[in-house]
Amino acid sequence: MGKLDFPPIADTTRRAEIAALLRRAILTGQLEPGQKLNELRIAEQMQVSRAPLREAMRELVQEGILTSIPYAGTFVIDVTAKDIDDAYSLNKVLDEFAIELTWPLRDQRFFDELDRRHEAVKQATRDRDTTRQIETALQLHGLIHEWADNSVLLETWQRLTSRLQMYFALHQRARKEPVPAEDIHETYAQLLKGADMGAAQRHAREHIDLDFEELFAYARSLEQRDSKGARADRAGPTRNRPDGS
Amino acid sequence: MGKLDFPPIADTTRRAEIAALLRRAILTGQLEPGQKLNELRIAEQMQVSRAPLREAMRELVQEGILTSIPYAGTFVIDVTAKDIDDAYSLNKVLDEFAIELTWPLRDQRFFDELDRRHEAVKQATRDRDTTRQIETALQLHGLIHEWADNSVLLETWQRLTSRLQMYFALHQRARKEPVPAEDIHETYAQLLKGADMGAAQRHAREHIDLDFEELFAYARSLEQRDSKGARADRAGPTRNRPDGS
DNA sequence: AGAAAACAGATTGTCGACAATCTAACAAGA
DNA sequence: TCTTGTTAGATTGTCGACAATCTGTTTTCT
Repeated sequence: MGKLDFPPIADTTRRAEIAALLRRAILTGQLEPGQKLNELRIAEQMQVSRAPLREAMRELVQEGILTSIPYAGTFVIDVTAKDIDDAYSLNKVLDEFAIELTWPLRDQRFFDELDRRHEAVKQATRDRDTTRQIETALQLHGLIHEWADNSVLLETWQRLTSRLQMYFALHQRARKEPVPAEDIHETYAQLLKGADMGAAQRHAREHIDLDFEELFAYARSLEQRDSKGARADRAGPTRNRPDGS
Repeated sequence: MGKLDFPPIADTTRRAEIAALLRRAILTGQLEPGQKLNELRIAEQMQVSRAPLREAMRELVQEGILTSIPYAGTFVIDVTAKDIDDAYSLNKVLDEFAIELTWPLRDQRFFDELDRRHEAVKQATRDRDTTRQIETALQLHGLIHEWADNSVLLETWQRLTSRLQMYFALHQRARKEPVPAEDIHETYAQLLKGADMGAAQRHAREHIDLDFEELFAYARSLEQRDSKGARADRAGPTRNRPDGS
């Protein structure tokens, strides 16, 4: 039988491409938290009009990585230690739920995909490509959410992931050093192949704790910096701030 | 001490008002699932241009109650039985988590607010105002999520709530009869005031099960109707369907 | 000098018009 | 008759210009 699954064709609207560009810039930390997005300037740089740009920004606002103040501007969300902590604790709950749903649905294709993603993380680690390392690690994590066959859960996790990715990128940028190179996902992958669901769930929690340990140090440093009022170097939501002059 | 909390002033952009109007129309079931939103027509009805309307629609797309197909149109999301089931099961998990977080934070203000919202449900029930009954019941449910002091959880729950409210409204519309009038929230409120957190969590599950029981019947009826292909009466995402002629 | 009012510059919000694309109906050919 | 190509109508996507609003500065008055 001539089975051949064609992939859906790409979205060919400027809006979608603009949104993707902005999203990537934010999640990789190229656009810093609190920074204001000047519509005119960005539109000129991207060679598009403001209409699709504004629509794309509206999407990112709802995605939770931008925040908009009418007649004042649209800003990259500010990252507080509490935000990171909140996202992290909810992530634990979702992971546990995802494992529970995925468990009876595991099959050979699942294991293959698990290995594939695990391999991608190891490859990025070997390449010392920290950005890609973050991306692939989150994709490995995401497998259980994709496999759980619960669209609402998946959607929720993806929203959460956006922020986590942003937090990790910021952390990595703040350190300006490569991320730990050991393979901390080996046990995780093994447990997902095993027979003890409870063990997998428990490890997911510990595993995440391990991953996030350094992130928390970064979060706490943020907390202290902010409380000292030493944020004049960042372009916060102070209205009408001249950008480059 | 002159303590006085001023409320934030209203968003005075057309975009925000349009989004609110559309959201309400969708969540109350006035706009049916699958229905296409004609930009020109709506813009004329609302007496605004398409720009703010389109931006508002982009927001609702990200909120998950609209879905957009480039160059084809924007449609109210289709409701399947699985969607309802997925949302419901995730809701249980979130509720359990919210109770856990809220538990140590309960104080007099919490109890007062709990009573206030509970009273609002009873009032709506007495008034036989089914739409408001749904709204207030969800607000009562939402208290633990607001109180949990986890912004990501709250945001997640609010997204979920949008859909639940839509599902309930559809269900209620399908029945064309008043919703059960008994006070099924009494035990819930009492347990939230008590000392046994586990009991509250367990009841939250059972309580929701009770609330959703009829909704599931509706969901299953949807499933059967769709599988029979008897959906010609609804305006599905068939492109370029003439609207009123 | 200090406070209030008016102004100027810049940016966001909105509008109306045009271009790109889709769908359905119709025509042409095998 | 069925398939393929063309066309017409309608709708969405995009653009450039104008209006509304905000912030910082200057001016005016006491």
